[in-house]
Amino acid sequence: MLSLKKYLTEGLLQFTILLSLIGVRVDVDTYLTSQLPPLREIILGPSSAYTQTQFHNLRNTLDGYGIHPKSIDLDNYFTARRLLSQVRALDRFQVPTTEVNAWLVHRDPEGSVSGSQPSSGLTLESSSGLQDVTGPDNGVRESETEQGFSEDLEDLGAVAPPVSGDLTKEDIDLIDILWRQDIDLGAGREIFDYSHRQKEQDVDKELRDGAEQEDTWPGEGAEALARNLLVDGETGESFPAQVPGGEDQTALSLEECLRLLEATCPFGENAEFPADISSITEAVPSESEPPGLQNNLLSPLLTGTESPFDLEQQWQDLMSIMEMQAMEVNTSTSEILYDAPPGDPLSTNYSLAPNTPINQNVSLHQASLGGCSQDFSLFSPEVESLPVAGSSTLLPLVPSNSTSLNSTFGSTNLAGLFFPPQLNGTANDTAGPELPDPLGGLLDEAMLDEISLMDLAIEEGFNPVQASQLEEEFDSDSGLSLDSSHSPSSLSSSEGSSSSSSSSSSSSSSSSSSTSSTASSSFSEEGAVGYSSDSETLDLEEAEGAVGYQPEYSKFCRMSYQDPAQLSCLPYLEHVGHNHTYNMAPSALDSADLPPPSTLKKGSKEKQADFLDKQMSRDEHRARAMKIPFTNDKIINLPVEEFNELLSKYQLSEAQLSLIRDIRRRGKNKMAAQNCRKRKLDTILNLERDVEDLQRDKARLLREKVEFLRSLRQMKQKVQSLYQEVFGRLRDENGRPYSPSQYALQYAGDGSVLLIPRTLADQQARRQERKPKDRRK
DNA sequence: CCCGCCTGTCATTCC
DNA sequence: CAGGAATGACAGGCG
Repeated sequence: MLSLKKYLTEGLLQFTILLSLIGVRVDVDTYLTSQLPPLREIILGPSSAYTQTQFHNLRNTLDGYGIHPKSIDLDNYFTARRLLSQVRALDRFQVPTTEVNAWLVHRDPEGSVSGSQPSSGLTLESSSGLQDVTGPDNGVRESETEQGFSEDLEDLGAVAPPVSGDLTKEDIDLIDILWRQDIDLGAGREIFDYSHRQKEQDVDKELRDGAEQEDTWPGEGAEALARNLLVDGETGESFPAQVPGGEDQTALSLEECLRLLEATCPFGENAEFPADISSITEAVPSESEPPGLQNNLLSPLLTGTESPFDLEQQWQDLMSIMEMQAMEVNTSTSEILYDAPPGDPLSTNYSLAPNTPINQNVSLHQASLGGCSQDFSLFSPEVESLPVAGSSTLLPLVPSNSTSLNSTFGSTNLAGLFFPPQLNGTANDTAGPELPDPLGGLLDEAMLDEISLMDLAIEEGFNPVQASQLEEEFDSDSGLSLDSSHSPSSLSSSEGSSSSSSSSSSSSSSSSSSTSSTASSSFSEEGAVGYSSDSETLDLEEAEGAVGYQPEYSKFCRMSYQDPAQLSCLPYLEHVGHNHTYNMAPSALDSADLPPPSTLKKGSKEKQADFLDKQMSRDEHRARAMKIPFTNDKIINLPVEEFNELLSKYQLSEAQLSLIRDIRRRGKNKMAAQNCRKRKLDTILNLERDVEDLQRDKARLLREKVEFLRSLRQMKQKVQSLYQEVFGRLRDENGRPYSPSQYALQYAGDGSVLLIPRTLADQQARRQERKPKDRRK
């Protein structure tokens, strides 16, 4: 049975996907969570308020858990299955499960690290890069795992608001009103007139019930809605594709810088270049020597960022969240980590002018130098008087592993990003602080902020060299901290939002499960029998599945699922020898006490009587034997007052009264037991779903993280290459290149690039070190 | 015949 | 306190 249920669940999801594919936005979540019965009615068919559909049937269909083996609506089910399998095939072959990772991080309006920053070309680039669409799925979201995709997207703001015009709230309300009117008019008071109406009502209900069963199958799947809306086939692994715009801008600015430098560069003397890149690498300052080029290079990035502590904390939170994911996504992770084209697109995009070959000897490692203040004046006397930056002089400026943004960003990871792991390691180990100056302001501050932020992540273990290590960490320490993902930083905020979305989704399901536990209160408030479809706390599945015994129905409709008379109208139920009354028509049994309507088959009265006898419950028989003058349905479902009133109307013996009370007690208890079991099942299923959701979230977060880190690495490579290009093209008055160990480029706020001695840049970095902190806090 | 599942019922607790 | 909901436990029927 469970497998069948699962099938239907998937089918519903797929159906929803199909709807979204054809442009029908079915924002079921919105409406269902807002507990609007009418919509449920529309989507799922008449509710139990109308026809006392046995909730077991509902559970099988509306719940989306699957189809009940006893369900009579197999036709629909299999048809749906076939169609849905086709849809699924479409999904697999034509719409490879793709996912848009929209990093709102960078657009966070709340002044988070990068979101508030004005977007420069590079910034745009970075954000677009982060938005790249993961290619073919790694199977992480197979089958039901697609769930939550739309949520993710919506959380990321990538999905249009659920205002799409299929059914507006007003529409729903209107429908609701009409629906209620219908109830009032059609199923109203006359129902009380049992003696005259009950049979007809029963038949009517039966018909409606049947109709309902046909209509109700598409219950679940709200979460899967609009899942494909954001799949952007064009962006694909679009990092390169989206990069160009920013690249162009950057390139332009670089050329401008070059021109400016060539025209004005006052520093010509002492220009020395390492013979080859290896030598340069050796000269790269180690991580323990923060003042190194990386720091300087990236310092501008850091000026606008939040305190490193915050960032690190945020990243650690994120990491902790994702670590658990590693197990699941290990393979994909490693793929992403290592397959990522190490800045290929970037390098191409950053190609220099044809006539200006890149000086291979100039590496960013060498370019490290003191922090670059944007307002630093190239021509300040200080600069000219400054001695060539020495490693020793620079070292004290930025302590390794210091919390300063400069150090965190530059020292640790620049090299790691810009160079292959191996090279990186050597560079860090051997590089001296005297190495070159930073790009300073070549990058937009906002972007740099982002980079610095991301750098932390890399530091956390996403250096390619450490990737495997990281994965191990994932395995060992899992996440636990979905909550921690709600950190203030832009990055974390995006994570937080997504996780919150997922948590919201899961929380919705959780709430549904909690609903079960809390159902008693709501139910008691209604004075009814659990799982009313109107229960506000019920979610879609729950509401549908739980509909069981709605008070109104019980009180007004008098439809007892025990009425055997209905069985004659339900030939398909005759084979159900087991007294599984959930599938029986409403008010099945008690009608035996009433004169059968003339419209019913009179020819086979005897047969029918036998049949009914068989179908009658023990209490029915007892009541009959005791000549109880009213139906068990009445006995059970009448409100206490009416029930007492009814009893008072008849002269009943003690035995009769006792039996009646027993019948009432048992009847109520039976319904309670059914509700209880249903609730139990729902709880289990909801928990199951929650687990799946959480697993999905975990996998998604890990994927996002990997993507993010890849983007970061690419951007850092870009920065590196740009710096190299610019610096390598610089020549002093003698036509000799400048020594990266003695000079560094600095990006001024006005967009100009300055070539300054390392020592000076160092001092600048020192000054800048504090500024940002103060500013940001 | 056994087993598992479903259902009804009882006893009990809680609201 | 009564009425009733909730729930665990048990029994019987059925496939």
